[in-house]
Amino acid sequence: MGNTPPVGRKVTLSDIAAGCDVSRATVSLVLRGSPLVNKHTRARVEEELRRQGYVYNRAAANLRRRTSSSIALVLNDLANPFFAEFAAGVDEVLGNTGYVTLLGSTGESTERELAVLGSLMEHGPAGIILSPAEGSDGQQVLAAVGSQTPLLLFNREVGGDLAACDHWDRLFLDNQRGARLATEHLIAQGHRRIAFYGGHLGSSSCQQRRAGYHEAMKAAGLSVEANWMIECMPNRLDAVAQSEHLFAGREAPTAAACYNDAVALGLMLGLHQRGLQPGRDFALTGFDDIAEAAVSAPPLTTLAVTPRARGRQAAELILQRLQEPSAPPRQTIVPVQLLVRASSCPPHA
Amino acid sequence: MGNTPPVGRKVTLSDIAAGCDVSRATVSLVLRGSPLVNKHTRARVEEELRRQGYVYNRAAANLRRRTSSSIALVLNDLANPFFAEFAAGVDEVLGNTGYVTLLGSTGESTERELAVLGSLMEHGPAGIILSPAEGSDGQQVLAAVGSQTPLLLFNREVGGDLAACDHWDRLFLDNQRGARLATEHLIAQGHRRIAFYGGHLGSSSCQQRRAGYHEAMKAAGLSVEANWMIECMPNRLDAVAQSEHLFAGREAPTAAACYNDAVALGLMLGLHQRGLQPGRDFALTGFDDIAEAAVSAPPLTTLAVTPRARGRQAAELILQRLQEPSAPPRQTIVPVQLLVRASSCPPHA
DNA sequence: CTGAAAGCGCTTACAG
DNA sequence: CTGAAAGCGCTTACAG
Repeated sequence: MGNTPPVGRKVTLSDIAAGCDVSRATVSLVLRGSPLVNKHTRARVEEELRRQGYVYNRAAANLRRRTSSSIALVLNDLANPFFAEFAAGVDEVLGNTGYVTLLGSTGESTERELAVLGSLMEHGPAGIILSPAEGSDGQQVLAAVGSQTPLLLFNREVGGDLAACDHWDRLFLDNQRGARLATEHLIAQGHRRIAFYGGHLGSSSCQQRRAGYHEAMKAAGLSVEANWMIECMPNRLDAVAQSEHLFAGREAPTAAACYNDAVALGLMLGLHQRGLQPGRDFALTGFDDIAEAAVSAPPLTTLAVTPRARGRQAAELILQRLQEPSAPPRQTIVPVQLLVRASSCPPHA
Repeated sequence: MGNTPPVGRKVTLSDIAAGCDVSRATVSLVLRGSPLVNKHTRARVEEELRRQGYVYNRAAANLRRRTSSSIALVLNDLANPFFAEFAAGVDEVLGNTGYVTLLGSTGESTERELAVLGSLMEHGPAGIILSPAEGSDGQQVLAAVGSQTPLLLFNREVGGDLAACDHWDRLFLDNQRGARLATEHLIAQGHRRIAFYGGHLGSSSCQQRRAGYHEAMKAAGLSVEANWMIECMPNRLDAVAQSEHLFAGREAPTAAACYNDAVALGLMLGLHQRGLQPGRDFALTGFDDIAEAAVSAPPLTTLAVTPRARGRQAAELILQRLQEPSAPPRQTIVPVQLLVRASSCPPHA
């Protein structure tokens, strides 16, 4: 009585059992809140748990019970505020549910993605939330994660043979509708020569946004010049670098629907460098509504996607899947909302 | 031969051993790359591992070996780009070293911080990287994490009795020097009435930055008015809201050293709302060099802290600590670098 | 070079 | 209501 186990070793169930003369089974029942155990015994055990500073070893319990208490969250770009907010939302819900988030960041590299998934799988996550890297292949991802662990695909589709991964749940933004809304808005402002700027054709979200753009242009009877469709990396830096191409042809556009906010902000810089003032000489829209969209000069018209709420939603979807492993796969398309700000001005006189 | 274990059950060492008629011990040796095992046997085992799609159960191995392969990363605000970049840096290094990152986000709540730490501890991380919530208490954190698990304190000091936690490693920015550099720069531009704007006195980093500011002001023989020292939440929104207080006194400042970039960007908005043009009518500096600092209008003079590199450094520090558990605690102060941009203009004529 | 046995810290039927 | 025993998937001395 009163003695603690040697320092440097963690306190285990056995230490507690020995400390208050009950069996390990009884301590385990107390820990798991079983009603089977006598009030008085429970009190003694709980006191001893406190006294020795017991820390539950969840890994051991998971091993015995063949359960898991972790969810893997694999993101193509954690440094992007959109995904950072998303991760915060995921972690918020998981934390409240007793799950721990295993984080993996792939830096938009498909090689690293496979390595990260392989490494995380060894920790036996109950489920996986994956925002795939650009060019990620469904077959390879499937090979890395196996078919036992539920996976929720977020934000973009993977490439390759989708039949093999049609059991995955999906959570996507309504990219096409978003880009259509933005383009329609530019058209309503009076623009006729409208570019679609940025993103990579390799990514499904870029294809969808371009489709929305084309839809709006077609519906308005507007034609699209080849040099109005510019690809660039979905970040600010490359957006600045490529912006000259917008003005390479005869018919320079007066507005651009941009792939995302980062690209739009980069384009603003590029416009400045050409002596054009965005929001006066040239109209543009973004996508994402990242924090800086509201405070750029001019403020950026964009599409709100509320990434934190998406994160919460993703966590809830994967938790639901754990409840009903055999329910049919669910594909959720999240509507996005157009926020009109000063950057989408009417054409300059 | 050729039969796979029933679907739905994971493949284990025993399945592999049975599949190629060796003992589990031998398979284990193959997995761990032991030179003891015969070339031919190794080849057979490796083929069988592939064939059955074996996935190593690291949790079980950790249990047996009494080791851990995870590091807990607990952040006060993951949605903040500074911490998101930091997390990406941490994960980059840990991923390359075979560790997995257990993510925890506290949303600047000390209550949640303790809950998150308690929950993560049950997963037995080898070490903890903690960027504490504002007002976090050292004793309570210590009680939550115990004294067995190495902890690296990042970004800010905890409160309370520090003697109890002087065995923790620390990685801090040189806040005082950074704020001094910014203030000296404003003075060199010709400003005399310089405010220190934003942050909470509860946070050690705010105190340090204020100290650097006072140091520069004192060295230049400049006095400081009470209404030049404004507290606000370290985000854009509250920075806008509080900005009127800067101009409440008789002696309005002509410049402000801001607590961080978010606050500086918020102040810019507040200035605009008063009809003042930042970078012409009022000079300001930030702290952090977040992505938007370079693209705000005007671009923001700030202090580069390279959060991603800090993340990598934090991961390396904690890994070193795991190598040498009994080395004396290390406190690392990271120098910061002043980036001069257009927002820190000379006083308006 | 390979195998039998014990054990990491837990949980869960099964007796009593 | 409580305890003895087996077992989750691995590793590690120890024999042979």
